[in-house]
Amino acid sequence: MSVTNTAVIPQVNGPIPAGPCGDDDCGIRDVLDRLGDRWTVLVLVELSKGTRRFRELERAIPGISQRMLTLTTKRLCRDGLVERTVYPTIPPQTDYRLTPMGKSLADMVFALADWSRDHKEAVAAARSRWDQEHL
Amino acid sequence: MSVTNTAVIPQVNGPIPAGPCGDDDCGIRDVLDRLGDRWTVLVLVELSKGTRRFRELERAIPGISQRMLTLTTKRLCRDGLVERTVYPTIPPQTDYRLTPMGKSLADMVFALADWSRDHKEAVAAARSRWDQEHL
DNA sequence: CAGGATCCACCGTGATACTG
DNA sequence: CAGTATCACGGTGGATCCTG
Repeated sequence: MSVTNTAVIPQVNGPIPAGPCGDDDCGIRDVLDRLGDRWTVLVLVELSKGTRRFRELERAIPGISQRMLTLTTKRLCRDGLVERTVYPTIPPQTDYRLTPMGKSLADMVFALADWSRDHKEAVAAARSRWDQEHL
Repeated sequence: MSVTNTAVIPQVNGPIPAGPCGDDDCGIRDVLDRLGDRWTVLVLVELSKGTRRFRELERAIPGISQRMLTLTTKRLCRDGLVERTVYPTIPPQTDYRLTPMGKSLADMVFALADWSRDHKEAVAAARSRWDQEHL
């Protein structure tokens, strides 16, 4: 769906041939293609705490590279989930903050995080049991 | 976290250095590393409709290869989200069905799908606006 | 400080062939 | 039918250097 803007931002995964959920596209992949990469949720979580500058995000998210932070924020901006405010000062300053839609997505992420916490031990247990049986 | 079972199932993404969400690991990546790949959610959605055989899953999910279906179901089994029942008949038959924990994760996925539907147009609009401005 | 541009390594995925 | 095994490709992300 949507003509890919090959020129500007490197895209993530390609489309899935046909939709599941019966026979219509329930569009779940749209969200997960956005959330599924390595950094998007982390940026989302950090921005849910408030407005952040580029450097602040970089420090708040250990391990992220400048390149990936740029790409991630840019994709979020493109999708209308994050707003960018540039102050043409010297040195330059750029503020990032969630749009209302971005906040609502962040809420979904927190719900997922809750699920993750609630089932962390159960998953770990099942996993070690499986590893035990399949060694 | 968790010693990777290098021998059996190819793993997905590696771990993130340190946790965000303040300074403790909120574990959100655990879920998204599972959901973030190309096929897991589709299998989850299909199995949420009921018990399915291997071939049935393959047909229900257009575009998936045998290899990826095997890998995906195996990972889901390992994590205790899916149960596998093998009938040693000829030809063989294998049933897959969600565990209670798997069902609860599927519910999360449906919540995400709802969000996706609700904001699909807004995202598309923001995207085309962005593409317009950055051509 | 806030990026842009390039090169490169890894691994998730697809295609194909084979097995019990 | 329900997998396993092997090979090859493409994209994501990391590292590094450069700019305004």
